[in-house]
Amino acid sequence: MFLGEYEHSIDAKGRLAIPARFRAQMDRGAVISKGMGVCLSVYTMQGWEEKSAELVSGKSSDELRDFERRIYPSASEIELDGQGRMIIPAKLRAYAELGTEVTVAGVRDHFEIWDRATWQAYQEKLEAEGRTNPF
Amino acid sequence: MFLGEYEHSIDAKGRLAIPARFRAQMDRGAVISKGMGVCLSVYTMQGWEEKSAELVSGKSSDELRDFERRIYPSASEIELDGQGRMIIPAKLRAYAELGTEVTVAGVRDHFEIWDRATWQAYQEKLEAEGRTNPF
DNA sequence: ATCCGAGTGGGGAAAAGTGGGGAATAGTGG
DNA sequence: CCACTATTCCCCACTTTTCCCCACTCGGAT
Repeated sequence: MFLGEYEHSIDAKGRLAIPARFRAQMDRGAVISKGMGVCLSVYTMQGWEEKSAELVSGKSSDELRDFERRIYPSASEIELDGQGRMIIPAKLRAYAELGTEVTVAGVRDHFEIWDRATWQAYQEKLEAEGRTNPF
Repeated sequence: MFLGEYEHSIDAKGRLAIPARFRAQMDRGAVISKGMGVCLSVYTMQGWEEKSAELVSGKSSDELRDFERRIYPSASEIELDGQGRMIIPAKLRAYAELGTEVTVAGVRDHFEIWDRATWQAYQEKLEAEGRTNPF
């Protein structure tokens, strides 16, 4: 399970350190893709396979073809270097408008990468909707 | 079941000793998250899974996405050191405005961590509302 | 009085996050 | 086919945080 919120930075070479607590779950590979909203989503290989299988089920073959052509080209398999960092593909980095300061947020079955300012604005919006913490 | 009220302190390294009577219930892991009000809540792993599963059920996919992005990033899995202490993530400590003196209160299925002054003010407010002890 | 467990404090090793040099690789144009 | 460039990859290095262990104190129980 991915939990917590981490403030990391992308260095001059486009590398991002993955929070150490997330790494153990990624040892069998992981996939990064465009997320819902202005962010990127990272799934474990297993989680990605389950999620994509769920999303393609019940689609007609025409819908399916368009869907697959949209989803898979924008995704990328990722590996970590010796320091636990990944390189974010330039296209994805532009999509999520990531500067050098980003927030990495665990969301149960995956984690998301946000530009820090975008994330803060999003969280403030959610708070402004007046929802109190349920725990 | 978590019962009782304990006055503990957070040391210079951000560590908080868990009341000894709570430790046995946490041996299969625990989760800390923002609580209702200016406090933090700690659930056993099992309690957390049950509670979060219950909260996400019956939501539309849009609501669900916002909700998950609120609750999971604001939580963290915790472990105890050899002395039965946990480290409180800095973000959560700031959220609950915890100084060095805190109160730990058992609340049936979880326990809560309050800054001691905040806790006293809250208890006095409850008393001022004239609620008598039901036992 | 002594023992033992609980809460507290702190030193030192290990790991995490960050930055950068330099070789290998892939793509581009002649 | 070869040279040039840009990118990727693999190390090494530094700083800060985290983790593990040892030690002290204070009460209650034996």
